[in-house]
Amino acid sequence: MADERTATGNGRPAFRSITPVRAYEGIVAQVEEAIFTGQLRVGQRLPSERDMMAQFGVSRATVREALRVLESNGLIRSRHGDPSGGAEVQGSSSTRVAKALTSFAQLGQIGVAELVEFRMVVEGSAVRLAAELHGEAELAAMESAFEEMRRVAAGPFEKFSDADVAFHMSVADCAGNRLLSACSQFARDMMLKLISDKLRGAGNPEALMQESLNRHGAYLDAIRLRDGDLAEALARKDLFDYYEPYVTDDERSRLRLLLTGGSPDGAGSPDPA
Amino acid sequence: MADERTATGNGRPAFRSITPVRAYEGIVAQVEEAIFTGQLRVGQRLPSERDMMAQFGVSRATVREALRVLESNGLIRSRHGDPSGGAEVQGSSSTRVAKALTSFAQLGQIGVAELVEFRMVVEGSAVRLAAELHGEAELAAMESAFEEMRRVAAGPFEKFSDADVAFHMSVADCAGNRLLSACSQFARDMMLKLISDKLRGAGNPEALMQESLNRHGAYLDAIRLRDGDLAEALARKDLFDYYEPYVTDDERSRLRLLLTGGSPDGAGSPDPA
DNA sequence: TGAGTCTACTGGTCCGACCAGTAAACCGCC
DNA sequence: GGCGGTTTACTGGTCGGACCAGTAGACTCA
Repeated sequence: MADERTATGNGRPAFRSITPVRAYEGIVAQVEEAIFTGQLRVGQRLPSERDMMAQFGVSRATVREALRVLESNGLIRSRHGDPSGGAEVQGSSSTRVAKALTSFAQLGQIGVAELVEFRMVVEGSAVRLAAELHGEAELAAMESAFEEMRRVAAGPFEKFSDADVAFHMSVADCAGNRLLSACSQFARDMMLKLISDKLRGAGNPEALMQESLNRHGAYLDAIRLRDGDLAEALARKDLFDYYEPYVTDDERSRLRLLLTGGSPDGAGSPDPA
Repeated sequence: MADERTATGNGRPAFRSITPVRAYEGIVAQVEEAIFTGQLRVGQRLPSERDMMAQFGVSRATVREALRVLESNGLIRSRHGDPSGGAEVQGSSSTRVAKALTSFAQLGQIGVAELVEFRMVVEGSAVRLAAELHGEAELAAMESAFEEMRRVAAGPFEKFSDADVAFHMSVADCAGNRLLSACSQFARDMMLKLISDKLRGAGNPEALMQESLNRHGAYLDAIRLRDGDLAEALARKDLFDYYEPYVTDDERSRLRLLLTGGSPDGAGSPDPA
């Protein structure tokens, strides 16, 4: 396929380092291409392992290694004993993106500050877009998610946290950019993993929940008014204030750089009710 | 380990759906945990396949399926014939993130507009941070990357494109947020994939390169002046102007929402030389 | 001393076998 | 005729053993 040499222009051929290609990689590549080009659509079935073994001219072990890789990449899913054919082609899902980012973050020892910064950027922009672009249905979805938060604010913190996540997700979805959605979903989940224990230990969860309610209500108002600047500024400020206790002084001043526009005086927490 | 039932509070036990656990998944989980918790560090070796087979009490095929998954996730790498032990634990790398995002984008049929939007958000913020936070060494790196762009501006478009990518990467690195770096790297690569053919066909590459030089020079100036607002605005505007021909009218007006702050009049292309 | 060979590992691939899950086809009962 | 259980023909999951091929250190001999 691709030629092994690269012209350098000085007459001498430049050779690229090669990596021995393993058989299963060829299978993965072929199946991936078929999926990406649309030859294989969501819901369609691959041949059974024994059929693929014949079609590719390799052993079943090799076919299975390829299938495991494809499955771990979220492209297919196979079910033990399913008589209706081989593995099923899966649709696009953000969970793989989230998984990849999570493992990247864990391996790189990415801390709270870096994560908050990322989240301020991504989620802030999502909120801006949501504010400027929402239709009636989307606004209704966000409002009902917010109502749910208020409803469970009296109960245990876990429920409230779930409702909070759902609210943010409804906002991100409303923004209509799936890449931003996926990234902000990751950032939220990762954040919970990092500091859930600290949060649980924090005193006075009721006050925390009430403050959170106020803040979210404030920027839901900004969204209603289609004020993107304000909504983004409020969203970033909220994140900053909320996670500020968990970062060092240096990190804090760095995060402050992202607190601009909209309301530079530092938005408070006007009561939404 | 985890109990199979969940209390509902109403006295009736609520059962969760279960998925049969495959043997290789247990191995993957154990190795992943060892890596994430630091018991296995970068550069260390896993036992050989035959050893793992004994340690886990499974067949070699099962061990290999686990290793293939771990390898595809970028956590380990194995070399045929390497006598110094089993697979080697790999360091954190953004390529896996980029791969996941790429496959997500391809599967979801994410188009140029959505990608440009994402890139405007991510890269814009990176440029802002780079402007506000750079030290001397980082500035030197960005400037030399820019010099390289200017140097190859006379040559073929591919070289220029490479230099352009290198410049953006130096800026992203300078921002010091690895999540933003990884995302912007993905967005650039994906963009190239999507429209490289169209770009190649575009008339007058010399003019294109010259304009690109001017624009990049302009926001490198803003970075020098530590003017984060201006740098971000210029970066977003550049992206918008550059890719604007490839999106529909609706998408264009949507993208315009992200063109705020800094220089609302729409920064031109002041000559950096 | 140096070049070549040997050796003891490593991963890559294959084969054949058996177990286990699934759902449709089948059959006998009421 | 309709309903249960059983059979059946697939599916994937796992196993053990085999052989080839790559690697690098140990070893040999000119």
